[in-house]
Amino acid sequence: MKIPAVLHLDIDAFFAAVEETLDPSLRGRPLIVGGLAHERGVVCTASYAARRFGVHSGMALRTAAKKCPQAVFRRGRFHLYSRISRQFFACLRRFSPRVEEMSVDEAYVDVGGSRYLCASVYELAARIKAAAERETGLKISAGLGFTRLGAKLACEAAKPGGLFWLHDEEEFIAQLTLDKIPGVGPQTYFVLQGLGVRRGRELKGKYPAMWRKIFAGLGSGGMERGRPEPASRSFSRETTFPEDIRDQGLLYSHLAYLLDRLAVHLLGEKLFAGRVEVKVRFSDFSTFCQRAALPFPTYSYFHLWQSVLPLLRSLLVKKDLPLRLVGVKVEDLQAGRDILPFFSLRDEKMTAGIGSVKARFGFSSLRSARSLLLEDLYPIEREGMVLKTASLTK
DNA sequence: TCTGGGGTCCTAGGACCC
DNA sequence: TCTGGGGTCCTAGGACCC
Repeated sequence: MKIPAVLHLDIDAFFAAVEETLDPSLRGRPLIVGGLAHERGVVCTASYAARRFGVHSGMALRTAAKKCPQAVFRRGRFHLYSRISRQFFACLRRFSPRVEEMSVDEAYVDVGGSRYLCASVYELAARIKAAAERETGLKISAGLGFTRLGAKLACEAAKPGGLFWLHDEEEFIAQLTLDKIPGVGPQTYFVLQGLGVRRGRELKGKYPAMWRKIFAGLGSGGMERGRPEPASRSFSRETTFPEDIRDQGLLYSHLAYLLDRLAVHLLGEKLFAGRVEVKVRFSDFSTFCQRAALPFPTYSYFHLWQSVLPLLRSLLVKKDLPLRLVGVKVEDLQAGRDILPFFSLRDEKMTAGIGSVKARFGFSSLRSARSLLLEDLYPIEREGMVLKTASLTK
């Protein structure tokens, strides 16, 4: 008999559930985490009580407030969630050495190798789920399958809070409408509908090659042995302004702030960036990015800033509209470099020094002059750092 | 009704080289 | 004057996920 080998677990309405455990008066009430009702932003997580009003994640906060005026709105407390998330994964790793973290609240566990811990794999899955629920204090849904896709779909079917074993994956997927398949988004679904294909069965019959392509990644086999931990490929920081801005000083200082955060993160991860990208979104929601390879891989705030400036300038002339968002991303991350250009050492040492001060006294203890809106005092192409003695002396 | 922030992966076209 | 084909690198943009 074929034995299911993949378990998918997903914490139910994670952020909202954490807020409920910390404030029991919220239990059973419609709760929306992501921002306040009047703010510019979207719903991160809606409690099941809020979902009954048609609120779902990704919905604009103001829309959610209209649909469910009695809802409680909370901004997220993400450091808290990530602490519980770490407990969740630590618990899973006690049962299997092969755990794949898919997001803060979602994981695949290879239970094939651990099945002798229990009389049956189903029993083992139930034990893992119960342990994770006990240790996090949260409700968890779980799905058992022969493949990741099967396990994921089983978990979907188990929500909220259940455990489901999908015995016949092929048949289940054949009757499913394709928008329920992970990886088939609105665009693809729209195109498929145009081709007269709505369910798995029709796709398999009419376009077997496309069917195979969709399942190439998710559907094939269980969890491979020796799959390397995926390394980070990029880091980004971006901000949507509360109101669209035209003020260039504000824009440049905010970009400096975002870049400052990225440089600290790179330093903490001991990675060099090979490429940098700037992103802007205008008030009409049109979005543009511009990226460029760096002259040499670096984590230096100063070097990154030199490369970022011309990118931002060429983006700003795309449209004569106020800006809604600015963001910056570093890519092509690498752990080391073949050749260390000697002229880069000084700025990198400075970034590292600044980083250690920030690590000890907090991110805001040292800020780039530009990010403090003091750009009048400094030449535009050159950055200075300002010591905020008030934060250092406490 | 207005649309976050953090990611991954893929494709297409142009530049450049042989 | 007309000019192939293949490979690689780079950038822009988009689909998708949580």
